[in-house]
Amino acid sequence: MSTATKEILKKNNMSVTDSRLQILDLFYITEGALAHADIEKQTIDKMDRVTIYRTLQTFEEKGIVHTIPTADNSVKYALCKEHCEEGHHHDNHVHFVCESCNKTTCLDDVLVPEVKLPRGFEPHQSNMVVNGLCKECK
Amino acid sequence: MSTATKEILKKNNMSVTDSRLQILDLFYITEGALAHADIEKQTIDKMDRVTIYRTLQTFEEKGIVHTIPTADNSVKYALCKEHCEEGHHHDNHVHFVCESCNKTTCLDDVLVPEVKLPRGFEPHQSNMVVNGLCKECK
DNA sequence: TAGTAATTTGCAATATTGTTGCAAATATTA
DNA sequence: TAATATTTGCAACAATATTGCAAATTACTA
Repeated sequence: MSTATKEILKKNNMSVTDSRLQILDLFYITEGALAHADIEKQTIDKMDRVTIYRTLQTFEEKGIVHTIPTADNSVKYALCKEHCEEGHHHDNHVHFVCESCNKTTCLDDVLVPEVKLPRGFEPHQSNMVVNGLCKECK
Repeated sequence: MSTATKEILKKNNMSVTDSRLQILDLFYITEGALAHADIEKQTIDKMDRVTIYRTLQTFEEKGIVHTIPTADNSVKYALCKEHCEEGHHHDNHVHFVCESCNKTTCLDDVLVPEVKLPRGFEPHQSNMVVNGLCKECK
């Protein structure tokens, strides 16, 4: 696993460090999105909170993960599966948050539909989050 | 103005207090959504931060305002224009956040479109936020 | 309308979340 | 391997949010 994640870091011109490998691995072995707190808990060797913040920020800038705007206004991150590049995200898919287990899933195949806006509004980007029950919790 | 807002409080079985009238009035004279910080600034007599938190929470529970999940994960509140009841919100409209002036608008006439979810997901509620430029900022 | 009960407010303390500067540690480059 | 660049951890700080409790205010009732 670490071999693959190491490659990802190199491809993005990032220094390969333990913290980054550990966090990136965590994203790969986790179904669904991760919040800062999740990472803090699941990180084995104690890693500084600040390092996690900075790592997530860097990953986001590099197009490795994207943030998810959930209804409860907690910040979650998930791997970008598409061709996101540095500074240019293309994660225009719908996100699903389970009300029961709280797991957040990227519905990669469900694109955010376009909507007609009233006169005067110029749309740049749309986000859509659906809440409900996931397969396991029904 | 206060007469109308007073009626709203009474209709919802809430004690009529200065703080509540003041905050509710603020929602009525304000275009767009308000964040906690906005209220804290615009409140004339100094009102405790805690009171604002508690008032917003109560309003939300009573179906007077709803929260808006913005992409930057800041919490914003806006008046419910429809028939929201205690514990049951029906604010299924699209929200627009201006990237320039940061004003958040309820597009009451634009309903969140339905999307087909993959097998197994049971949707309960959808949220959609569009970012871009508003009339004034284009 | 006065007195009582119920609710709300403000204060203080505390928790949670996120940011910044800087020296030490680590990774990359030559 | 040495020199350079980057990252990490610590400490301090800032912003945001929550809780308990006594005092103040509001609603209720006789």
